[in-house]
Amino acid sequence: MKREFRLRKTADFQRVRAGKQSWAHPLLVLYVAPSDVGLTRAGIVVGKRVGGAVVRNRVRRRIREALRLRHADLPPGYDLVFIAREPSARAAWSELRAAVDRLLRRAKLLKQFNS
RNA sequence: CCAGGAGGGAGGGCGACCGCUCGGGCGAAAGCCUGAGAGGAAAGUCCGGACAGCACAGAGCGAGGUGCCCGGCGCAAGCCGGGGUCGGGAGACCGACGGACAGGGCCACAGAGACGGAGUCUGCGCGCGCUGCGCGCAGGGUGAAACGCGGUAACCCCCACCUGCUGCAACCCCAAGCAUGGCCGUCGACGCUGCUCGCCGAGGCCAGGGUAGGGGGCACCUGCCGCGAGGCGGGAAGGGCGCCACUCGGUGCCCUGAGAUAGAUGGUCGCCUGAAACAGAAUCCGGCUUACUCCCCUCCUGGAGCG
RNA sequence: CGGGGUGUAGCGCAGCCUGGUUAGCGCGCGUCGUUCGGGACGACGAGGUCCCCAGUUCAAAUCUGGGCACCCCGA
Repeated sequence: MKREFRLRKTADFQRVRAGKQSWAHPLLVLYVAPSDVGLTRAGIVVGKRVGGAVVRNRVRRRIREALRLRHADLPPGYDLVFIAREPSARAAWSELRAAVDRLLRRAKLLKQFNS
């Protein structure tokens, strides 16, 4: 996922999380807010409770990869913030990918897919 | 062969598909091609240095750190070599180290008594003004320790050596310009009013924090080949292992350099035998400590077997 | 990344600097009393790896070193 599709600034994260549009899953939480930039931008938050630096990096990279596989199917103009919960450290790749898909569908950003 | 001790090495490889950051080439652009891309501990942040800002005549005090002896490197911590004492082990080997006649403080409970002045019980001996007292010797009991000028400096302290304070979120620069301040041949209102002037508001110009934004700090120099990134060499710097000198040092070989900024170095598989553990750079370098895997090498100790 | 702090009973804290006495206080908990019953009150009582591992010392919650967890501050 290239830099222009990422959320970069603290103000962006605060705006999306203040929008109160959120969906929860045992592994992840998704916040969504419309943006005036005509792109789908995303940020990933992995707190210290999830684990050490190696674990946090792995979780973030897996979420980013799962999101990258769906990026082309998402309608532009929205900012997303994914927050990893503690069990995501022990989740397998397939579970994490399913969680991302499920949250995107529930947020009505992704239509039914037969993946 | 088994058990153990010391030191050192290694910390996955190959392939497929899809990706990320930085650099380079081509291109008007989208993009395409191409080079490089985490560790031995990157960790904990326990120390030191470089670097930066501030402070600073010199000296002293305070505060902090280190501590057997000799030698080497280093400002110092620390590391290396040799030696010593004590403790552990059958051994190889491992662990701990200044000073208690410079001074002060503390030593609960038990005990007569915890250290300067006293003094318990029993026995023996001697003396006397003899139901006892005094002196001397030995022993018992309490306690970690009992008169032995005890123990405690990981209590203050003494001795020797060292140290300014704060830290890359340091610090420097840039554009925008808010708070605020200054100036004005401008306009309006008010005060005395004839002007000057004072004052308030608007306007213009200038300066301009802090925060937020961007950049630097931030990764050495150079010859050849290549369009270039880069590759192969050379040099400097730092580190490791040697050799010669042992006062400055000289010299040979080897290793190292990625540069993100909501933060790249990956995701999913297949094979290698069944690839496993601890774990992710954030200014850089060195030391210490802690975490940990499948193995490999060298030397040594003890035991068993065979010749 | 850098700097600083805190871990003691179910909860909130004291004790640590200056080592020793029984590890204490409030709330909570249990039993009994009081009341027709409850609350309040009174009496008695239970409950502690003093975060963990080493070391110094006769003796460690306290001193020293090393870990672990949590919290705060700095552009």
